[in-house]
Amino acid sequence: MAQGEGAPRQRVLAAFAARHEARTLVSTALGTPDFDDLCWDLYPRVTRRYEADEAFSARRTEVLHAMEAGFSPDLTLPAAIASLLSVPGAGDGRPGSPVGQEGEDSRLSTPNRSGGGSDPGPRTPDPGAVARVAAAVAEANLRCHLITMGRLGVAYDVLPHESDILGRGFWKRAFELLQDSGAIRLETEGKNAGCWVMSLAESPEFAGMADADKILVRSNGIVTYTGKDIAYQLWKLGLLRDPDGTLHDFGYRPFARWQQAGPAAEVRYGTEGRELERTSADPAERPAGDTFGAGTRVYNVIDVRQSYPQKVVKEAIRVLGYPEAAEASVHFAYEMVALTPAAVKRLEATSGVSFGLSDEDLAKPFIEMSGRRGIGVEADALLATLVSEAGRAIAARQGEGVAPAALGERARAIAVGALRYQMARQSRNRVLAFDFDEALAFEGDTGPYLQYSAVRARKIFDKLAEHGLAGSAAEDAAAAGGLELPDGLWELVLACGRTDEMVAKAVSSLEFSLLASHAHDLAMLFHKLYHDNPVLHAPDEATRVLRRAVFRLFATTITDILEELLGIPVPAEM
RNA sequence: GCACCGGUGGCUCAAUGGAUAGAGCACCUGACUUCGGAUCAGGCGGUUGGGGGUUCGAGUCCCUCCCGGUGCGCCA
Repeated sequence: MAQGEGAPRQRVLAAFAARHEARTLVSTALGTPDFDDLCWDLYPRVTRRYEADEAFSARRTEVLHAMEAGFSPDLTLPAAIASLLSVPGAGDGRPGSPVGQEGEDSRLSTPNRSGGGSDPGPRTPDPGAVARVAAAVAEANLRCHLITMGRLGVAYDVLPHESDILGRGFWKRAFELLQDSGAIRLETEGKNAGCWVMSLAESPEFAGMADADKILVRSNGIVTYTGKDIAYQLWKLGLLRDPDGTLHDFGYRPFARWQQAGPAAEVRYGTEGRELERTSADPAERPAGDTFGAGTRVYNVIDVRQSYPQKVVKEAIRVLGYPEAAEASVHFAYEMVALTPAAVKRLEATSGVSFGLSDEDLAKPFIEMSGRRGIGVEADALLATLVSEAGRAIAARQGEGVAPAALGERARAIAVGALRYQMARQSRNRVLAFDFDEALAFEGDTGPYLQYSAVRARKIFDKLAEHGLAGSAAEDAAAAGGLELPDGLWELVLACGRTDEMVAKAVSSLEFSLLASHAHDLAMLFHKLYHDNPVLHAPDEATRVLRRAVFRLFATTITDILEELLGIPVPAEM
């Protein structure tokens, strides 16, 4: 598409507008290049040009300012694009420009791989229009993100927008509260002259710091991210009130609807089902029935590298006079996911692009991902590979007789199980060095091992039902009550009985690897017993009832842990 | 420099202060004509980074040193 006349930038803008209008900017199909893939490809190229081209770099500042300033709510995307297109010579049209042409592609266009020229073209003509386009780009990426997470069975209730924290006056009120409490002061001299800072010197948490002052408002009057985060945290805790007690809240507007068939099933976006809200700056817009914010306990699930700003936020809540709320503000920190050097080399080999890493970098135990440098694994691409590998494994075991629809669903379940278990099995404060071979493993200590145990257990009951021997939980309990359990079976019962305790421990320690490892323990015990404890072909009725009772307990326990707690779907067959 | 997190078999990871430090991968040897072999049984491989201390008992707690990572923006 977009093979019309005109300079590259004009073609891209026109194509963007057309596809936005046709609602084809974002795809719901796994494995096809999508809008976020395009951005992923473009980001490192644009970054390289920033580094190589000072004049081009200046444009970034202009665009960021335009985005900060925002745009009129009346400005539609077509109008914004029309405004940008009307600027004479809005594209430089030379082959060296960062966005070039390479023919048909399912995306907007394929970026040119060659480096850039030095003329950045005309200055940003219409900041409002630029901000409007930026908002559309952000929303398209957000929708891609939602679909990706939906594939993993993750749904959302509300999407708070940072711009609305300012737009709704949250920061304005938080700033007043901070001033009234004496928590911040305006610096009149020194390197922070003209800034509003929060002093952390008196807090033991920050003792020993070279500079114990955190700037919340810059000398140019613009609030920092941490400042906005304090206002946001006050809203989360229901502490953002006017002097008359009126609670501050966002406006809310429907963003999408979604459905999910079961606890670990894929989340699908469409026109039916539960509503996903986004915030708005207009308090007159109210959600249908849900309320948000004003929590008694707040978990901020953020990378461990945000520990320092998160501490500042917590400290701000405390000095504002809410020590209990500060204690109820929990930073659920997790270590980063990085790449093994082998994974990096594989990515370079696959993409044909060199990341330009030094030998020193490649000698490290892991390499940090970087969107700017294009170093990373795209979740959808990984999932697509997992699905195809799982499908292949199913076909190898079951022959070609599996209906394509059933095979697709089972392969998805196995792929999601493999991915989610790999993420869950490791404690959260250890760097997860991503390795392709490990991620694609389906045997051993993996998600599919756990899924297989659940599938196998259920198969026992399918077979029993065929012979009219399925029984019921109540019958088993009654019959097994007076019988003595052999050690192995008893061990499995005990382990199942420890589940509540393990859940409580996982919650109190915020360590969900405990659940993963508990599930693995259960599956391992079951698999060991499976061979020597046939149920259908049990030597006598009493033995059969005993085994049936224990395996029934296992089947329900493992399925609950996998689907309800770990979000790992249990497929019908594998 | 200060702060936080890691250091456990060749590799990737477990282990509320408590039993002989457990799993998986890799390597080697095996397994039911029966509910599915993505499984199971067995073997090989560890002075838990070094040193000191507390304790009846330390991978785990304290001190110290070494190695690796991250954070300490008028970025978000």
